[in-house]
Amino acid sequence: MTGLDPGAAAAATGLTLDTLRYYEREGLIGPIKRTDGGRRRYDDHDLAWIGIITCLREAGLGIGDLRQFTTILRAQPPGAGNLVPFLRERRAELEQRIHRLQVAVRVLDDKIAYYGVDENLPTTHAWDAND
Amino acid sequence: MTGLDPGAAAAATGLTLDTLRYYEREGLIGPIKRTDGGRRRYDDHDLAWIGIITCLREAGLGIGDLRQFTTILRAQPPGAGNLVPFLRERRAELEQRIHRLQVAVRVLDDKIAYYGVDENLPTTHAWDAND
DNA sequence: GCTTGACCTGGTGTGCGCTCCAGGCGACAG
DNA sequence: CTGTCGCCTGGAGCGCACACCAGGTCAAGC
Repeated sequence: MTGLDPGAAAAATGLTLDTLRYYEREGLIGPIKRTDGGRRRYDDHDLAWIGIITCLREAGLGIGDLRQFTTILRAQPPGAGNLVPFLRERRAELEQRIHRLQVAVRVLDDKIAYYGVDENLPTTHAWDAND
Repeated sequence: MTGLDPGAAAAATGLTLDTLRYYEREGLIGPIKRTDGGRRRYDDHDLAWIGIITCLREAGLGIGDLRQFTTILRAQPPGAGNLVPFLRERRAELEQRIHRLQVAVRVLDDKIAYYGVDENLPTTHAWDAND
């Protein structure tokens, strides 16, 4: 039969069987087609969609956001009304996160510059854990 | 007496009283000095350090990482051996996160471009929630 | 002295995102 | 036919990062 069995799908996506089932229960993917015996078969389309979901999940979007994302993209007509605003909001959140990360990287760089040389060169270093 | 009381410190840092106490229990901050009566007083130095911790926390570093960060920075000598490697590792993790976020932003941009126009212009759009 | 409100400690509860488990079924090898 | 392995479902458990609560203490105002 065509498509991948759950084990192969897990290997292909990098998710666990439990996570694949969990995402399906939560409406992030599927429902995945079944064999006559009731076993899941993941086709190319499923795998591609799981790739998108995984990518967004890794970026920190929550299960709720992803469910909404999936739901809206599947509505008739696809993108009924609030899709683009929703996407723009998520995008803005991600940009915010990127910004916070960049600030944190600068903080670490500052510490690295302060401690990472043999002499303590002047830096923009402003605080220390001690005095 | 000098310093801020817990309510003022919470207001100044944007954290809750519970979170301030939690961070202290977990060794991320303090121990905060106390008044004779046993109430905490946060001085400027405490607040500055809380600012750093909050910044890194917002970037997604875990409590364990931050405890280690705090612990190592306080060791004698400060930065005993493994500080800079530790900082570089965290930094690399943050860069990875930034990258993942940027990939996710591109995915969203792709969907926005696909659904955000009246005509469906050609895009690099590759998948859809339906077929 | 008394009230009132902010703060104390220790412990329990919560939401998220999985993860694990038990008991049972499908499918293929021999 | 039988064994074995992978997959099924429903439900319980877990780690993280707090949030909440009870019962008591401190301190400023009247």
